Amino acid sequence: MHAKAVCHVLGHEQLARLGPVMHVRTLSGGAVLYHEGDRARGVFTIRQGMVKLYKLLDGRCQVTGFALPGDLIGLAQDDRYAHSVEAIEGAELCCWEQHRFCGVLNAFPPMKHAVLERSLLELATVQRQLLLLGRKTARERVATFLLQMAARVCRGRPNFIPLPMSRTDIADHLGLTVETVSRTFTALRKEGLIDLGDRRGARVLSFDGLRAVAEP
Amino acid sequence: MHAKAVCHVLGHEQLARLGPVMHVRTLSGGAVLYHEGDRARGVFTIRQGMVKLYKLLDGRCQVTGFALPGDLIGLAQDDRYAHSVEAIEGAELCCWEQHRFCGVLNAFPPMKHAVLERSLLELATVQRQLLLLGRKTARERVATFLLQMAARVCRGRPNFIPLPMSRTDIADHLGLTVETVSRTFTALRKEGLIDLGDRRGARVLSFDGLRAVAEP
DNA sequence: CGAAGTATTGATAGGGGTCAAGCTCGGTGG
DNA sequence: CCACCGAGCTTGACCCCTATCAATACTTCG
Repeated sequence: MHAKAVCHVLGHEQLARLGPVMHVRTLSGGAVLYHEGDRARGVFTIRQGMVKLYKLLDGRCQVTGFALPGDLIGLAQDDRYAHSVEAIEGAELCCWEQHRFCGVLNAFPPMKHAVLERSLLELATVQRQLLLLGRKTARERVATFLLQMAARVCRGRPNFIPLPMSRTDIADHLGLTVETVSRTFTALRKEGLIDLGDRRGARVLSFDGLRAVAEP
Repeated sequence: MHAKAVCHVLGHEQLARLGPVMHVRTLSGGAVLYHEGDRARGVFTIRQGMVKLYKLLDGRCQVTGFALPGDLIGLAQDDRYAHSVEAIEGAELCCWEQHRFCGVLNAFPPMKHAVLERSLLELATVQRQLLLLGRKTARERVATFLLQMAARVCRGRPNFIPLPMSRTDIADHLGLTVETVSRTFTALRKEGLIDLGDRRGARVLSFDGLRAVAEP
């Protein structure tokens, strides 16, 4: 939940009565916010930038998701974080102390409701990712990924998808290798579906074509 | 949330005042409870048996999970189910009418809290599955699956894992083919890690060995 | 401009998919 | 009771998609 959203639900006067429950923090690119298995002391919302959530297994990495401005991260069921978080580019976060945050949730039912809704949305997203990882080809994965990112971040220029994460991060998100991601990007470019002028972004030339590749 | 758990949180006298919010329903093996995309009218808890949750993509199938007695299914964020549900063996469910269930949640904060906790637990489980599908080998996937099932269902006989689902269901859960699942089971058997006397179950001969295969 | 990290491209190989053939076992009917 | 049948499971042979290994370009930054 974004701080603004929290304020919206609570109202500023109520929030003021709660005292200083939140503070802002900045992360530079590559900085780690917390590690999987750490005791969960804080909950965070993204204000600026992008972070990746990931799990490690003896050298192998699975990026479970990317968090963008407005996203809530760090909620844990068993007071241990279930994944690690690292900033992809400079990021700015709202930090909520864990049980203060829970206190707010308990004090304001609409907040708790909103958090539940978000968790269910997140669940649906992750389950779509299961289908991608379990059953889609490399081409389909990359095309799906581009469409997902387009849906999330393309405010303003509707064709341009910012891709601040590295090719390795994309590969680790899609269950592929860097080489396969790179080759697939090239293939989609040669087919005229995307333009890769900037390396940290892609311009979509045919959403229909991309959709056709993503879900045959 | 299991009906019993609901009763536990609410207390029977409170529940009685709510009127008939719940009824019981049985499904025979292979019966479909609902399809992905259907308008979400009900929420369900499993009383008996096992059901599979799955998503389809032009013939391909991804089983996102198996629900066991006590599990809550059918919560949707956008009033459309995010997956299909089919009974694996005869199953018995508690059915809650969707907005009645939400009414109960709103009336009893501890219930809503419990549902949030469950959703977060579910989220953590699914994210572990992302790591499995994105980064584990067939051997690791099968071994991990066996350990997961052992942790969930082995009350009583600690070594025996009931596997009421078909090999195809297991394959669709692990992002593999039936053949690979079968070959891998055979390999683990020949290595002395499991015994496959019954086809709808497995006896674990070495949990340590299985763990070593699951997470190298 | 040089160095180091990141991305692309090429050549090769292997893990798991595909296709096809037996095997098992529970159910059915003579 | 048992022969038969069919669905599900196992095993084998072969192949393909993607991983791996290696070399080359590009980009960023001191």
